[in-house]
Amino acid sequence: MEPPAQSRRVTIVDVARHAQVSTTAVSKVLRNAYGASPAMREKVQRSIAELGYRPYAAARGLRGQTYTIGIMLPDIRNPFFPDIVDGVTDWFKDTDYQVLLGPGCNGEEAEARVTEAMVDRGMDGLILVAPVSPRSHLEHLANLVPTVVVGRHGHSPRYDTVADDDIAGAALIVRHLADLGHRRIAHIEHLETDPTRIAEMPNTQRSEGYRRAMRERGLADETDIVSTSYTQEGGYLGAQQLLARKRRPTAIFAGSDFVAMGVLEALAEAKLSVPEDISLTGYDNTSFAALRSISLTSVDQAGNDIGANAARLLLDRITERGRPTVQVKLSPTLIVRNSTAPAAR
Amino acid sequence: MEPPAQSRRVTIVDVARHAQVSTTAVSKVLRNAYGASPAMREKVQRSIAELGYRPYAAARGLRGQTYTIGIMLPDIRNPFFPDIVDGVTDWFKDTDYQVLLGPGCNGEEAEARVTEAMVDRGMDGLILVAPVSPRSHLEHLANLVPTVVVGRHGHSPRYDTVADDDIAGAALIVRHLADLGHRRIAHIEHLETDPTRIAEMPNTQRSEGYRRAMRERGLADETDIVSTSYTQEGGYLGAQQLLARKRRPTAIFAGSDFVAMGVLEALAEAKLSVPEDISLTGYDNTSFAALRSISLTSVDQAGNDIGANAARLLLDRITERGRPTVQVKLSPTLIVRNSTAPAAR
DNA sequence: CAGCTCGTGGGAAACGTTACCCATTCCATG
DNA sequence: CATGGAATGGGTAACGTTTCCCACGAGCTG
Repeated sequence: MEPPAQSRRVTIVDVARHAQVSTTAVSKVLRNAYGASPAMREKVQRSIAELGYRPYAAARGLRGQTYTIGIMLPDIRNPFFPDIVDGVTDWFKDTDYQVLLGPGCNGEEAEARVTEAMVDRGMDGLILVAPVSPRSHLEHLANLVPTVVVGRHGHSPRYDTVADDDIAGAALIVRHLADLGHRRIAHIEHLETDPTRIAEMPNTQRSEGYRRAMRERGLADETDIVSTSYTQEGGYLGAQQLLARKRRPTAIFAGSDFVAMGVLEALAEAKLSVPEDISLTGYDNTSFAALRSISLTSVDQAGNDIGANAARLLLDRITERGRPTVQVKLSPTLIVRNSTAPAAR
Repeated sequence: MEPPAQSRRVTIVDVARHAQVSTTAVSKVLRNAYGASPAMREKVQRSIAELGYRPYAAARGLRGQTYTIGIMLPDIRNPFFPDIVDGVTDWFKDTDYQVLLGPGCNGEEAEARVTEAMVDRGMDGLILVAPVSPRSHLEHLANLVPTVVVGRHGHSPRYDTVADDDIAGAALIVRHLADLGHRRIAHIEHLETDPTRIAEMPNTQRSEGYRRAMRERGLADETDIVSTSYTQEGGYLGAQQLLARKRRPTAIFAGSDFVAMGVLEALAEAKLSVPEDISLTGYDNTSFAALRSISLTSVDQAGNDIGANAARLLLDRITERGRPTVQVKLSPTLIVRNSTAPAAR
């Protein structure tokens, strides 16, 4: 019943012996490096297959690459992030790289722990999704290892960025609601206090986009923002505040789908129905929004494209570390569902 | 504008020089190993802090441990899995271990790719959540590296398992519905065809539990199972089949919350309301179920406990590889919400 | 005081892979 | 036929850490 004495891993040396060549030769074949004849390649490949050899990443790491890419996600629960991850993994699918995710990165401290751990493990590249760390830490990381920052505006000479145009996204919503005849359109935002990153966060961009679009439509006086947080709880509390106004809004633009879920709850408690009494929109087009019984108008960020772009930029930077940084900005699209309707006369 | 010449990492040699001791000594301090006086410990610790030294996991891996735990998740989108992950990461929080997730493991082939990659990276332990690979592959893996399998029944002399009692969970549902006066209780299951794993999968356990509980309540003749899949689509199609019956069920036990979402859709199309016309239950108690506008009666699996148990067993096995394997079975609880109501007379 | 043991510290050889550089062969060129 | 260069293959020293051992001295025991 004892497990068989754990057999030693097949190494490059075993392959070399089996194929009757040097370890150098095997290494060259593995990396498609220059200096190996087709005949030798063939011979080595056969030995590799026969022995079932697999390169040991830890050993490779000691000499350079580990062929591992790390993705830091602030929260696996947010259904928007898997799309990004899929975009990244798809891109790396046919390469030797393996993508690994760091879990539980809520908050600056946890974020630092995970990213440090990734550096310690010799990862070849990092994709940081919506990080909350200060810029200085991001740049520190980017100095150590090729890095792409996703979902955060602003640019750095150290890392590439990929983000969706949140200003445009907010405008899509406001225009849609205004076109339906709404004037009192309120917004629930995520309160951002940290001055070092305030301008870079998507949430502040969304509220800025809201403000601009309201102005553009001549609704500047109707601008009404409640600051809570991008959580269900935040939506619930925000909606309660809005419903307590003397002049209630006729439409609410929640900063994220999560927030909209909380708003729905508050509205249900107040016996108000959507969209008859109040129109509601979310942001991120998560799977919640698509549920038929919720059917929330939302903004789609094309998570797959975001991920794919991040992966592309990262691979570029791994190949050519010195190249100037790039900022990719993607355009969101509006998904109209049943939670928005013309304003009551 | 050029990044500063990438500074070399601080190594154990630098620390040794700075503290005026040997590298061996530093290594001992790092691992709390025997053979270092308190005085030396103190001296080395100070140097480590001063230089900001961090051990390089890749190099450690070459000689033994990498202090990395891999979790394989079949699908990040399933809101049930994050609870498990949280349970695991919480357990490892105060240790030197770092948990990393493998993404995109849908299907046997992808699963094998990810697990192989984890082995190649010298991970110290693996937690496989609801794997679909055949037992032989799981045992092969477990031979290479300590492994815990989560959410799959049956036991092996090679790996530990943690699972929720799905038979008991299904019984909770059936009893709840029967107590409400329902007799025609139908079940939508995930069709399992692979004979090698059929008895081990949670889905088959759930339908078995359903059958038994129906018998127990004297409702054997009302047993009505539709086989589709554990997806929203599967729920939609399954519900359509059930609604086409001559004698429609008065309650539907969907095998997972996802399935229930699809059922809701089909019911809405058929202009049937929940729970007035039909009672509906899910399984897994995902965040969907808790949404107020859905409010689905479901079974909670205590994902955190599952994760914590898996972590504990894994750490045990890393410390003592030879010990006999353990099977942990946890008890689910019923969460009653508004989607179930007494059967119409 | 000889012979042990115990506590403390270090030397050096791994671990598996890659990168640098050199050696050999072969062929084309003058 | 001598020379040069390209093509091919290999020797070997790293990379950063751990582990096995050995050395040294102090404090015991008989």
